Amino acid sequence: MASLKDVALKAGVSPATVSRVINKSFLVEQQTKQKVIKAMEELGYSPNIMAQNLSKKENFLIGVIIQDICNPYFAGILKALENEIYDLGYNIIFLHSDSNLFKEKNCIKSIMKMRPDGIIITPIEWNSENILKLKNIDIPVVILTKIFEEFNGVAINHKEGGAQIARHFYDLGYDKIAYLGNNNDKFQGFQEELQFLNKKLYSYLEISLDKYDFKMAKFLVKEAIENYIKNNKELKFNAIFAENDILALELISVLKEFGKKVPEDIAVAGFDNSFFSEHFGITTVSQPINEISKLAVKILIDNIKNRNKVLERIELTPRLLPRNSTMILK
Amino acid sequence: MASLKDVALKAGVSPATVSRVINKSFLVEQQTKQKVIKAMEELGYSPNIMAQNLSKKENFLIGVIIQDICNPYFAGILKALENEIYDLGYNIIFLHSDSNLFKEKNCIKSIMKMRPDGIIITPIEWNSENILKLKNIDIPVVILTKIFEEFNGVAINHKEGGAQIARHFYDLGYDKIAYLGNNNDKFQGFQEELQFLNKKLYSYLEISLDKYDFKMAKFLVKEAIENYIKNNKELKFNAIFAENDILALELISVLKEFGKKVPEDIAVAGFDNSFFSEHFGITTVSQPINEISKLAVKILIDNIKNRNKVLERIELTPRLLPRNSTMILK
DNA sequence: GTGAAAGCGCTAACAA
DNA sequence: TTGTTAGCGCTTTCAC
Repeated sequence: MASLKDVALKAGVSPATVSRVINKSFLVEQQTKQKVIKAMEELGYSPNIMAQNLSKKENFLIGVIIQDICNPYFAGILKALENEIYDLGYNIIFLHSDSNLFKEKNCIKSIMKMRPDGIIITPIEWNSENILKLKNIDIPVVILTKIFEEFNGVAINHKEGGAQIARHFYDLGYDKIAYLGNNNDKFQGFQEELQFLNKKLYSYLEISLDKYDFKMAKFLVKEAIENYIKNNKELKFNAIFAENDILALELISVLKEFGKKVPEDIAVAGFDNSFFSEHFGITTVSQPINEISKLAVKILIDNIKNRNKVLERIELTPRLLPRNSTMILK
Repeated sequence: MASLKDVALKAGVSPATVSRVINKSFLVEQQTKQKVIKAMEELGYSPNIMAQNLSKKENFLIGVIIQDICNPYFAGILKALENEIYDLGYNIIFLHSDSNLFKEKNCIKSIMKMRPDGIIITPIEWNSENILKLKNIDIPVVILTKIFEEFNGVAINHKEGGAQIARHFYDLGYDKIAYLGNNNDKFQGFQEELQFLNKKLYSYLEISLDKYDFKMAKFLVKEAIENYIKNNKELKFNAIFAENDILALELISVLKEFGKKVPEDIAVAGFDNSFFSEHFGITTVSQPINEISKLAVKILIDNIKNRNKVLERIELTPRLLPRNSTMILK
C-alpha cells in the first residue's frame, strides 16, 4: 500500500508538502496541490490513520461502548450518537460489551489502547469494577442511561419511570402488582410509589443480572414464571411491570402459553418504548433517545475541548405511553 | 498517558525489554518480567495500538461494515461475527453505513485508513461504485448477504427464498399475489416461481431503494399502500410478500388501519426471521445468521493467512417458516 | 537474556 | 510556498 513518501516521490515534492495537501491544503499552491492529488489518485493512496494519530495530539476518535446491540433500544442510541459525532468531525470506535462484564472489561482495555479523545459508555452494572477503573483515566467519559456520582452522565430518571408505571397500575385499579427484572432504580421508584399509594408489591420475579442477555430473554422469563408457579401454585398477580420491553414482549407470550389473557387476566407494562412495543400495544415508558445522545455528545465534546470542567449529570423526564397491554380499549 | 519508554525507565530496563514482555514474554527472564509488569501497573500503562500497528505488518484488525444496525437481522450478524472474530484473536472495527450510499463510501474510506487485515461488508446495493472500489484493494474482502461475481461471499440463495414464498402462497390457494419492496433477487425468484406455477404477479408495490431506511419503514409502507389505493381504488390482492420482516410488520399494521384482516383478507409474508416475527406470527424465510457469519470469518481468515486463494462464494439454503400471517390456525 | 539503533508513516516546528 | 529534520510510541533486527 502506497505511503505518503511514495506520493511525494511520484509528485516530485517533499513529504511535508504532501502532508500539507492532506491537512492544510490552503497552505499549498494550487499547482503543486494538483500534482500531489494526481499522484495520490494514481497510487490509490489513503493516509494511514495509525501514523497520523501517532503524530497528532488530538485524533478525533471517540470510543463508544454499547451494552447490547441486538436490543433495538441500544441500537437506536448508537445510531443517534453516530449522527451527532460525525457531524462534529469525529470518528467513532464502537465496541460491544454484549451485556457481559468480562467483555466490557476488554472493551475498555481495547478502547484505551486506541487513545480516543473521549469515551461514551452504556455500562452493564452500577458501580462495577470496570466503571470504577474509568475514574482514573485522563480521558473525558460520559455515562449513558445511568447516573453515577463521579461521572458525567445523561439518563432519564429511572425512578420516576418506575413510579409512572406504579401510578398507572394504581389508577387502573390493579391490586396485585408484580415486578419482573433486576433490583434497579426503575424497581426502586416503582416500589416507593406503590408504598406512597399505600399498596404493597405483590410479587417480585427476579431475573438475575449476570445471566441477562437479550437472546436469553425468552428462557429467563419462562424460568422466572415457572419458578413463581412452583412456589405459588398459580399466577396470582394481575399486573406486572417488566423492566424492559423485550422482557415484556417475551412475558406476554409466556403468559399466553399459560392460558392467561393480556390485559384481561394480567396487565403487562414494559420500559424503553422499543420500536416493536407500539405494534404489540405494550404499555411502556419512552426514553428520549435522540435528546440523550445529543446531550451526551455535547457534554463529551465540551470536556474534550475544555478540560477540568465540572461534571455534568443530566436527568431527563421519561414519559408513560399507555397501550393495550394494560388497558382494554373500547 | 505513560509510554513504553516511561515503563522502561521505571523498571530500569530498555524499551526493547518492555516490548518483549508485551509481545513475547517467554523470551524474558521471570525476574525482569516481574519488574516490568510492576512498573506497568504502577503507571497504569496501556500500549498505544496506533504505534504498535505502525511497526507490525499484521495488526489483527478486521473491518466490518454493516448496513443497518437498527435492523435486528443485521445486529444479529454483527454479534455473530464478533464472537467468531474475537475467538481468533482479531479485533473488530465496526462501521455503520446506515443504508446510505454516501455514508457507505465514507465507511470504506475510513476503514482503509485503519489498514485492517480484512474487511467484511453487508453492501447496500448490488454493484454500486462503492463495492467496485473494493475490487482494487490488496486487502481480502468478504461480502455478506449478497453474492457478487468477483468477490468472496456468503449468502443464502435469495431467489430460492423468494420462490419458497411463492410456492407457499400457491399451495394455500391465494390467487392475487403482490410484492412490496425493491426489485431484487428475492423478487426475481418470487416472480419466476409464480410464472413456473402459471401464476402472474398481481401487483408490484415498489419501495424505492435510495429512500429506504429502517426508521422510515412505516412511512414508506403507508405511502406505497396509499399510492396503490389511489391507482386501484381498493386493495385488491389477497396475499403479499414484503421483502423483509420490518416491512411486513409495518405492512400488517397499515393493512389493519385500512380495515383489512391478516390473513383472512390479506396474507402477509416477510423475510429474515427477525426476532419479532415469531411473536407476531409473521410467515417468513429464515437466514442462518450464525452459519453465514462463521463461514464469512473462516473465508476471510483463510484469505488473510494465505493470499492468492481462489474466490469462495457460498450460497446457503433458506428455510420457509409458515406462521399465522398467511395461514389461519385452527 | 538484554540493549542500541533503525524504522514504521505521518506531522510539526523551523529554516529557507 | 516549500523542504529539512526531529519525533510520535512502538517493534525488530543485530550485537553483545
